[in-house]
Amino acid sequence: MRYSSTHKQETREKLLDSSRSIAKSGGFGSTGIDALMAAIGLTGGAFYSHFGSKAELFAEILELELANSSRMLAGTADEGIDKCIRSYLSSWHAQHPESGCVLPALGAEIARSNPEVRGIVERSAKELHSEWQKRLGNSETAWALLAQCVGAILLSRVMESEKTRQQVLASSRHFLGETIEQLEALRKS
Amino acid sequence: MRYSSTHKQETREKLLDSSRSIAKSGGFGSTGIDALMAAIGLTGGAFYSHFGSKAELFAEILELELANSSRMLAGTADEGIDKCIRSYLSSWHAQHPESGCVLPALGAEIARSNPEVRGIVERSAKELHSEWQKRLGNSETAWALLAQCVGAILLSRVMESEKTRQQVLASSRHFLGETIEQLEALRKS
DNA sequence: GTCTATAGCAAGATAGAC
DNA sequence: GTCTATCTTGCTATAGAC
Repeated sequence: MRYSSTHKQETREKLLDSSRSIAKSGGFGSTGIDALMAAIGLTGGAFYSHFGSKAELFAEILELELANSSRMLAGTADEGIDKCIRSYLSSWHAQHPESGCVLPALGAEIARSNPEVRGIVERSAKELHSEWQKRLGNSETAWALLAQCVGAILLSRVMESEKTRQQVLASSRHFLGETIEQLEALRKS
Repeated sequence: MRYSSTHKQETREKLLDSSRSIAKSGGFGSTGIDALMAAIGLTGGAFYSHFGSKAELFAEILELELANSSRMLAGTADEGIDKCIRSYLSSWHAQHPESGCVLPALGAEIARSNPEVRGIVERSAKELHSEWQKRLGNSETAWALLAQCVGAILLSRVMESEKTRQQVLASSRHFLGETIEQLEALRKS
């Protein structure tokens, strides 16, 4: 063979990395395999040396994405949830779906996908939830905060004017900031 | 002509009504014109007697949908926001995207659409926001609650197990219920 | 207004040359 | 492993008969 032993793995990783961004910014279903391969300098025919089908790629993308979103929202042990939320609800995040959380970008496509794909997503979402539950001391608040984060980014992105987009994000930031403050005050008392 | 004077308008309304549901449950971009027309017993060719393009249909669907979502969330003057939120965050709503709010279902497609479409959506969203602002006495809380409603339905729908879906919805219901209670207590004091 | 037929293009996937 | 070529299917949109 004319390719190095690590070539296949490298190509596969480049493809995954590139496809994740493209899918989040343009939608997965509406982006063709030719376009995904062209983005890494290859042609469509080579795709099937790496994945059995487009759906298989979707599942692998979601596995990576959810791990990434979890890291983004769970943050590190020493930084507070409030800081994670502020960075999640940033206007940079709203303006850059290609490098942001997969849920506002592809949530509806995931919802319409098969049970296997939703299983992957549910597993990761529950891990993130349990991390937040530990830190917030409350399971319901953890789900509610997650929902609000996802909803705020999505709601912000449907707006046309930059001003309204900012309002939506700032509102959720402030609202959640106060909520977390109250919770912390409650835990200390 | 062989058709009654009201026929065109009736067909157009049937098409809009049918297409709204199909788009919300299967996605707008991923549903072909033939399928939309077949759903009302016609063939694809007849579509262009009613709309100039598929994008035009999308814009009209959103106009109707947002008015509907607003009605759903704003409720009537005499019923409280808490009641609207409880019905929005019902498991029935999560399980029936075809007759539910357009934002969790098509939000990402709207975000990727043209400025005209997003303008339509923004206008309606702001109307709904101003209604909630009046009732809650707080602009930021109004946006935050809207974001959480949209996010909770979307987050619930990506889950595979019915149990987790219910947890997400119930969590937001309880969380928002308490938030509204606190706000009302605050306004009375 | 709706039909069939079709143009013109892009999709997912496969086959065989290199 | 990647290429080009191709099969089949689906798409948006148009043309012309009824």
